Amino acid sequence: MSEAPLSLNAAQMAAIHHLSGPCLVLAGAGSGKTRVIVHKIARLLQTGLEPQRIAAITFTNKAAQEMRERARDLVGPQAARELTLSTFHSLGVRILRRDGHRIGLKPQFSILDADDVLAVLREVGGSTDNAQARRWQWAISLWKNQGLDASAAGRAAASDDQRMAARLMPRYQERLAAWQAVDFDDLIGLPLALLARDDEARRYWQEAFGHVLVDEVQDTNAVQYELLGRLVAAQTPFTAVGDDDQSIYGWRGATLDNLRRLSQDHPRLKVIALEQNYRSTGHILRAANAVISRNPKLFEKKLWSELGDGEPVRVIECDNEEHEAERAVARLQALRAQGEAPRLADFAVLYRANHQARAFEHKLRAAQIPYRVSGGQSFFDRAEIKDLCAWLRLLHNPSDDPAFLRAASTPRRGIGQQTLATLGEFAARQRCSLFDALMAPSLGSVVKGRAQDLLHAFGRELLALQESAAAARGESAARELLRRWLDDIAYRQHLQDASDGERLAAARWSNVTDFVDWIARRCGADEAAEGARAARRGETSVLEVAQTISLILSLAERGDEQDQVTLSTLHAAKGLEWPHVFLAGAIEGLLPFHGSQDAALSPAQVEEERRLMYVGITRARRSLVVSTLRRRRRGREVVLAHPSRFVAEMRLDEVQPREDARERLRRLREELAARTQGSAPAG
DNA sequence: AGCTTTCAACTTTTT
DNA sequence: GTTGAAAGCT
Repeated sequence: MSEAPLSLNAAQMAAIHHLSGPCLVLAGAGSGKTRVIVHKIARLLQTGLEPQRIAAITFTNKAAQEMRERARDLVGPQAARELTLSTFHSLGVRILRRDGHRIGLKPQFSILDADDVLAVLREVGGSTDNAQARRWQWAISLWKNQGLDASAAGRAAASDDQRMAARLMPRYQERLAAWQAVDFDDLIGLPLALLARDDEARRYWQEAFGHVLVDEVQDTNAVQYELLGRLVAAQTPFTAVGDDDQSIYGWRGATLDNLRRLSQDHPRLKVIALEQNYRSTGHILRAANAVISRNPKLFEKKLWSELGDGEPVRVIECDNEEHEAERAVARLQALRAQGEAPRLADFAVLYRANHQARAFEHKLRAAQIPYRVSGGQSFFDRAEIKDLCAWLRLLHNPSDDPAFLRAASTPRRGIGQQTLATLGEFAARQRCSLFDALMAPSLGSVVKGRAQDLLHAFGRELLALQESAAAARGESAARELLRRWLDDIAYRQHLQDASDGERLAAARWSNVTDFVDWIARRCGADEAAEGARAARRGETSVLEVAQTISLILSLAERGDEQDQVTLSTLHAAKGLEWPHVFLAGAIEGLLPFHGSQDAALSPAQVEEERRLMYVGITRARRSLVVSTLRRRRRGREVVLAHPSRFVAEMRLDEVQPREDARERLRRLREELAARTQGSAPAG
């Protein structure tokens, strides 16, 4: 946000200085939202509130990290470090690690990732069909996000898949409980249940925070809203920041009802709209406003800017994805030649679905232009990283069966499907975890000979590693331990054998070393790791860092120094901006997205897709190209494509009106107000 | 019994 | 271009 003003405008000031009661800040795209949050934090510190009693909650780790960096610039490293700045999910972890025992959860519980959950459902549901298991997973997750239990889910189920999912839900939950494991949704749901049920825990957490700020409220789901309600004591002031026009996570259970409920539940709620945009030129903003004006409004809000009209938005028509990628590369090269985009990082390609990245990756690689794909497969989703994560998870919770299965079979150590299946049956009969089964004296009755020896060797290896991981404290000790462990399990060799091609193996190994370094750094002093705060801010053991492993999903520090083009989904682009944006694949079926189902899109779906378009347009600062396709591939066949309805909705054909009188008046008023606050606007 | 190779199907968005 | 499940090989 380099073009943000040095001073704050009147609305921003009002938001920052309203400290006494509940506050809702409707922050339009590019209106200086993060700036307001950070300044408000600074203001709260000025009033004498201790940093750890200020909680700022975001949705992504990246946003939390960015917030902390911005805070550091304003309030200094000491205070910035002590702020309670976390995602909903990591706050949930913190609550459960401290108080989970009150609802029967051991402090060393594991967090299952999406793949683990899928595997559980496949097994519990007796299905090998991945797509079907994914539908079950999807349904269960959505129900949990809505706060429904198994019986309520049974009533809500509308299809055969959903009815099956509801039937599986209790068994799924049992399985998780037996492993002392939770899924992502439980990280919100269980803390809520805890705070609702347990007076003492509720008192503790309500007293913990003197002011709660929530970023992107429009993305909260019903359960998160309830959790906030429990967290904020009746007299605790809070600041909710969001934009109803940028609500794009309905599919994940987010609901705009929360914004509506906010004013009902808090009659004293002060609503402040930030409408001045400091990011985009007039042409871009008018296109954005024209599109979003088709949606029914929750709050009246219209963005305006002082940055001038700029370059008109361009729509281009391409033959297919390959052609589109070529045009994007050509566009980038033209901008660079004209000096419009001095850095590669000034340019981004945005698209609806991850697979669209492929064509762009190809053409960029052919042109030898460095790029990074965000919002695609995360670093932690890579097979090699998941292998290592499985081991780490196992260290702090040996009952974590999904981790056990993965660690026992990678690298190959002679323990195969048959042995594991036998062990699994035995464990099921004994009602214990795989690890406990392995240690059981009576195991010899079912697993004999070589297989038994190998299992025991694995168990011993694990216990030995566990012991040294608890002892390895501090960065260098951690690094040494992890390196030695990788040697012991011959992981590098495993990568060489498992990957085809020397280069691929090398790339994977470099991911592994990055990962080791990253863990080690987290063990060092002063790194303010989420799991190991407050109690001891000094050095952390590998075992302690391992506890939060499933939760930490982005490795933002990595490769950011390099100047590269960004390829990103529209979802992952929210909150970011670039001077030049290429919005790809603006065709019906893709944006708005329409799956293979025959059913027509519901108005609510179209509205959410429209908001996605709005988010895409408003990422651009100076230039925007929207591209459509004449043909697209679907499966094996090539089908005709039609321009997205949202292209017409931008009204690019209309004579663009100059800034109207009402808006000019408002702007002058704002400026005047800003001046009277004692600081003149820059420029 | 375990591991490796081949053949097939499928691709929205994420903590 | 990727992943997963069935068939052959050691």
